[in-house]
Parts: sequence; C-alpha cells; structure tokens
Amino acid sequence: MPLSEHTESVQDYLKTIFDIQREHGRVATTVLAERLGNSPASVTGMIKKLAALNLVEYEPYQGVVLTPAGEKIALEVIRHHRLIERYLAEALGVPWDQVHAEAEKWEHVLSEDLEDRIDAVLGYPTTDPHGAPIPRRDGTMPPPHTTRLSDLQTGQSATIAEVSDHDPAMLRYFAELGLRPGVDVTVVAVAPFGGPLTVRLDDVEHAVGREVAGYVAVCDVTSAGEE
Amino acid sequence: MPLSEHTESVQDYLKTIFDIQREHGRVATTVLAERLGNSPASVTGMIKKLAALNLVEYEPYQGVVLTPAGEKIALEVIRHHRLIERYLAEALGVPWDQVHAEAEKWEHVLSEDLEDRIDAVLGYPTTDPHGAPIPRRDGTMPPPHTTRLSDLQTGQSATIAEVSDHDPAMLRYFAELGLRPGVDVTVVAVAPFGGPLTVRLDDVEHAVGREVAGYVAVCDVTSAGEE
DNA sequence: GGTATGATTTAGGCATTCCTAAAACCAGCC
DNA sequence: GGCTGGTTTTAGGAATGCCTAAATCATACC
Ligand SMILES: [Mn+2]
Ligand SMILES: [Mn+2]
Ligand SMILES: [Mn+2]
Ligand SMILES: [Mn+2]
Repeated sequence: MPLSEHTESVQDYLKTIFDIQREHGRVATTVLAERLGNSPASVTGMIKKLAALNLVEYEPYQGVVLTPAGEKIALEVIRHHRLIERYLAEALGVPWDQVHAEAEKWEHVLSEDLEDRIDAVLGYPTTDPHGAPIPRRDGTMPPPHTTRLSDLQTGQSATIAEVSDHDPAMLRYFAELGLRPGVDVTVVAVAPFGGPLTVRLDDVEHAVGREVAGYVAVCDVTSAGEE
Repeated sequence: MPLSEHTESVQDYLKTIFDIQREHGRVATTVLAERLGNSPASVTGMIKKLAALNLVEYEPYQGVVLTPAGEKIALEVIRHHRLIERYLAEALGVPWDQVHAEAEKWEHVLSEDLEDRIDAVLGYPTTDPHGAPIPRRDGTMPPPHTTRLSDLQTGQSATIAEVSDHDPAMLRYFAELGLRPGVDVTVVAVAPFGGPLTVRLDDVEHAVGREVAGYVAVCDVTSAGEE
C-alpha cells in the first residue's frame, strides 16, 4: 500500500493528526480543523472516512488517534516532506524559509525511487534544514526534543536542535540571528515577568522574546562551570 | 496568471492539445480523449470549460484550437515538464525511460522560483533528455524537427535530434542501441515493402523496424559522398 | 438526395472534498 | 440536577472531473 493509494487530502490529514498527537495526545476535531484551515464540519466528514479506512480510531465527540496503519502513512509523508526540504536547501540553494511551501506540494507526488535517489545524494541525512528528524525508511523516528530555549536558566548553555518551520518570517529572523540547528547558545540573562532572554550566539548577544524562544528546541544543556 | 491558477486537469488538457495541434492542426474530441485516456463525453465537458475560460476556441463538432492565452499556459507546463526531465536525468541519475512519469506529476507543483533555480543549475539547457526543445521563459520554442529516421535513403547520414518519450520500453531499446540525441547515424540499407532499416551507430550495425524508425527525428542530413 | 456510420454532444450519475447553518451533545457551574 | 457555552455532528449544497448510455450531428457514399 504505497502512498499514492491515498489522496493528497488524506495524506495531509494523517500528517497533521500525527503532529498534533505528538503534542496533545488524542486529536480533537476543532484543533485539526484549525491546523488544516478547514471547517470543523468538513473535518468530521473526513475523519469518518479515515476511520472507515482503518487509518484512525474515531470515537464520536472524543476525537481521533492514528492506527498503526495510519501512523505508517503519516511517517512516509513526513519522510518525503523533510527529505525534500533538505534536498531543496542543500542541492538547489532554496532559502530555509521557502523550502516548506515547496515540499508541501511535492511530497505528494514523489516516487519511492526518487525518494531513494535523493536520500543517497544527500548521504542519508537524519534531519531537515530546521533540525526536525527525518523518519527512517522502516517507519521509525527519534523522539522530539522536549527542552525549549525558553526553558533555560541564566548561565545555561545548549545546542540548538530544532526551530519551528511554519512561519517564514520567524525563520528569516532566526537566520539573521545565526540561530540554526547545531549552533551553540548561552543564556546571558532572563528578564522577569515573561520578558525577553538575552542569548549569546557566535559571541554576539541578542535579546529574544520569550514566546519566540518557545519555538526553538535545544539539546546538550550544561550549566555555567559544568564541563 | 501563474500556472497554479489552473487545475492539474486543465494544465494536462492544454499541454495535450498543444501537442496534437502541432501534428494535426485542429484538435478533434476523439483524438484528445484517446490521448488523455478519458471518454469523449468527458472531453466535451472539459472543452466547454476551457472555452469559457478563453483558453481554446471551440466550434461544436469541429474540435478546438488553443487561444494565445491557452498556448502560453501549455508552453509553461511543457517547460516545467522538460526542465524536470532534464534535471532528473542529469542531477539525480534517473534513467531516461523513467523521467517522464515523474515529471508528469511534478510539473504541476513546481514553483517559478524553483524552476529558475533548476534552469540555472543545469546551465540553461535547450533540450530535454529525449531531445525535445525546452520552451523558453518568454514562451517561444523552436519548431520541431520534421525529418524522421524512417525518411532517410540508403547511404544518407544524419544526427539523431529527438526520440519519442512516451513508451518506456522503446526508450530502453533505443538506449541499448546507443541511439540517443546528438549521436550520428548512417543508413546502410533500406529493405523494401516497409521492411527494416539497417543503420550504423557508433560503428555497429543494427536492423531497426520501419515503424520504430518513425519515432526518431533527425537533423543535419547528408548523402554519401557529400561534405 | 437519402442513408448509414462514426464522431460528438447531451443526459443523468457518482466520488471527492469542501462549505454554511442548524441541531445535538457534553461538561462545568450554580 | 438543570442550565449553558462551546464543541461536534448532521443536513443540505456546491464545484470539479470523471463515467455510461442515449441522443444527435456531419459527411461520405450509393
Ligand atoms: Mn501537503
Ligand atoms: Mn521542516
Ligand atoms: Mn501531468
Ligand atoms: Mn521528454
């Protein structure tokens, strides 16, 4: 049952359900509708179809959860998406704030053969340009990074793991700051009352809003003085 | 009015009408239906829609001709298609009998920005892997080659200009023969009663059916003894 | 000039996927 | 335990693009 057995709509629903499930567990109709930009009524309709295809478990009024079959397809679509983003950035020089839109369409028409060729040309990468993990061919994927830049305390250092890829303007802002996956960051100060963080990137200090810092995931956190 | 203003279906209709128009002039409903794999009734329906959009001139029972607006879109789709084929073959090593299927889908979701990047990476190519001309950005395209390999007489030589790309099995056959655009070919013998041609390619002689030779266009024809 | 034949269009339907408006449901609160 | 506000589903409909079967048309031939 290759990807092409399902419509673009079904693929996008499953991918989105997968994303929401990672954050919220069970997926409510309204949340899914909001994320997809469709009306809740439309989402109820499609959800019933997905349930009939055994791609989600649906409990009326209680939202949905992916079945193993649904999750498998979601991971295939996400693999396409992230491999394409990586390829566009690396091989064709597409700016990282534009790769998402292009991948959103191409992901649905990429053949398995071309997927493999792209994977090989890139040297079997494990993350997309925003640091998000690329699902493996066998349908496994590393767990997401749970620590956010906004969780760090004054004096702590970390490595940027992943940035949110849904707002192109925010991505351009991150690029200006030099804030990209793999770069080390140190929190110099944290303003009170939900105020900004002052962070050092490449020996330059920047003040970053608390909310924006919530869109950045980090790893390898160390406190001042630690190894 | 970018390509994306029109559905994939409309794009494929216009592209196919353009192709048929090159060969037959006015495009009959049945011919279009045959080429698209749709029923004639469906084609009549879509044709009316295209006429309402001013993309074709439609005379009931007399078929259609593209308007300038329709031709412009057709050429944009064909440009996408052929640039993609060239890119897949050159940058990703996709065999030339497989590029068509991949391009058929991707052509509809390629952004203008990515089109330009691909064009630049390839060094602004003028033909696809099968030798077909790539329409220019300004919507112009060189005329097709009209002389076919099957038109040559014994003793004549020529250069392969273009091969038909619609039958993957035939493309694999051509590849085996070393028959590809740019290669020189000499007709050693022509069998009577519509029989095969004996041709020399790379100093090796092959017998090729008359019908198959009709799917190969040539240029720079010279007769034996000529310069 | 009538007529058969094939090409084309019309008629009626179906599947997808979306919408708005109205009804039904569920949970938290008094 | 009933109200109520927000969530979710149902009802009814629209657009797109395809189908088959049944007219209808054009034209080439007798
Ligand atoms: Mn998508
Ligand atoms: Mn991404
Ligand atoms: Mn196509
Ligand atoms: Mn081609």
